Amino acid sequence: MPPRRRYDQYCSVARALDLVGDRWTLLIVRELLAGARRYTDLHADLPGVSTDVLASRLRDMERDGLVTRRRLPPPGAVSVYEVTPRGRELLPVLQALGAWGEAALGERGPTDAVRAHWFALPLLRLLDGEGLVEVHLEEGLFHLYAGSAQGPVCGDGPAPVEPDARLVLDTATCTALSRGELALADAVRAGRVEVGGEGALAKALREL
Amino acid sequence: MPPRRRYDQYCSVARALDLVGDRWTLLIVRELLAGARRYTDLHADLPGVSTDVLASRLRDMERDGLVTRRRLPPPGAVSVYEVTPRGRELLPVLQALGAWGEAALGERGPTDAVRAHWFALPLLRLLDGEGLVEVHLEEGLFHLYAGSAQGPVCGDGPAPVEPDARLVLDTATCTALSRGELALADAVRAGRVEVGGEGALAKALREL
DNA sequence: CGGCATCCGTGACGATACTG
DNA sequence: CAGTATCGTCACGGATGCCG
Repeated sequence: MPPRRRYDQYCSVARALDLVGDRWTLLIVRELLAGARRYTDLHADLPGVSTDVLASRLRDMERDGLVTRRRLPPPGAVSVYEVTPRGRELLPVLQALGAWGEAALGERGPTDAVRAHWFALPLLRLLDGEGLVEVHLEEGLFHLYAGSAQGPVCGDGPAPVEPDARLVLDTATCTALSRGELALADAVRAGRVEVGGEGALAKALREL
Repeated sequence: MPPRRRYDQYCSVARALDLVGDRWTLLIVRELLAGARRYTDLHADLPGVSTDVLASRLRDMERDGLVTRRRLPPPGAVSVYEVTPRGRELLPVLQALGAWGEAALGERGPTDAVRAHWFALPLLRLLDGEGLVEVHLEEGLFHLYAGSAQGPVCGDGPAPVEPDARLVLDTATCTALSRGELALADAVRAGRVEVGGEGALAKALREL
C-alpha cells in the first residue's frame, strides 16, 4: 500500500491538512465534540458518508491520535468513539471555519440535513464563560459548556445537571446571533429568545 | 453537469467545507495571501498539483468569490490571481490550522518542499501589530505586514519599503517560536535571531 | 442489531502531452 | 505563458453481505 496521499510540504498548514483535510474528517470531529458516539450514531448524523469511508476515517483518526475507541463495560458491550485532547484542540479550527461559513449558510435548502447540536459551536463563542447552557431549538435541544477547558464542549439532549441558563429560540435567531447581526440582549428584548435558569447570565438577560 | 459535491448540511462548518474543503483550495489561499500570483507561479509553489486541478480550483474559487483574476496592463499582458476580501477572511482559518499543525510539523522530510513565505503566517500571530517586518531564512526572505487590516498580509522577497524590523533566523528557531516553545526575546538573547531595523520592535529587541 | 468488509459505478485526482 | 485534452488510478458514495 502506497503511503497515503500527502502534500509533502514543510508547512504547518499543509501538515494539518494532511491529517484533517480529507473529506468528512473535520465533520467527524464536530460530531465527537458533542461527546462519545457509537459508529451507528455517527453514521446517522453524517448523512451521505458511506460506511466504509466512515470506518476508514475513524481508523486513520485513531492512528493519528485524534480519536480513541473505547469498549463500554457490559451490559451494552458496544464501543464508542471519543475525541482525544489532541483532537479537541481542533476546536479553534472548527470555530474559525464556522465563523467564516456563517456568511455562506443562507437559507436551509430542501436537501439540507439539520441537527440541533450543529448550532452549538457558533453559540459557544457567543456565550464564552457563561457555564452550562441548555438550548432549545425546533430541531431539538442540546447543551453546551461555555468556557470549560476540558471535557466535551457540548452534547445532545438536555443538560445532565441543572443548567446555568436555558434558552429557547429558533434557527433564524440562532444564525443571526452567530453572525453578529443581532446581540443576545437585543434578541431577548425583541422576544426572540426566551430565557430560563438561575445562573448569572440568565438573571442578567431577564433584567432587560 | 451535476451540481458539485456538497455535504448538504445546514451547518456553517459544513458550508465552509463545501467552499474550501476540496484538496488544494486552502493552500491556494495561503499562496495568494502573499500577494497576487500568476498561474505559473502558483503551479511552481504548489508542488504536486496538476495543471487541470489548479485551473479547476481557480475557476471554482473565482465563481465563489474567493479570488479574482486581473489582466495586467501591457506590456506584460499576463493575468494574475489575487485573493478577494472574502477570501482574505480565511486568514483566521489558516492561522488556526497552522497553529494546530505546528505540533505535527516535525523535522523536514527528504521529500518535503519548502518556501520561505510559508513561515509568514505563524510569525504573523507572534508579531501582531508590529508593522512591516522583513524575515530572512536560509530558504529565502519574505516580508509581512503584522496588524494591517487589508492588503496582502505577506509577500515574497524584500520589503517594498524600509521595514520596521529585520529578523535573521533559521527554520528551527522559526518553528520553535511558532509553537510557543521559545519567546522572541529569549531567542534574541540566545543569539538565534539577529535584529535589524529602526522600528519600535527592533529597538526593543536590541535593548535586551 | 451494531460494526464493519466487499463489490461496483462514478467522479476526483495526478502525470503527461499538447495547443492558442 | 496559461491553460485544455487525454488517460490511468484512486477515492468516494451506495448497496449488500457477513459475523459477532
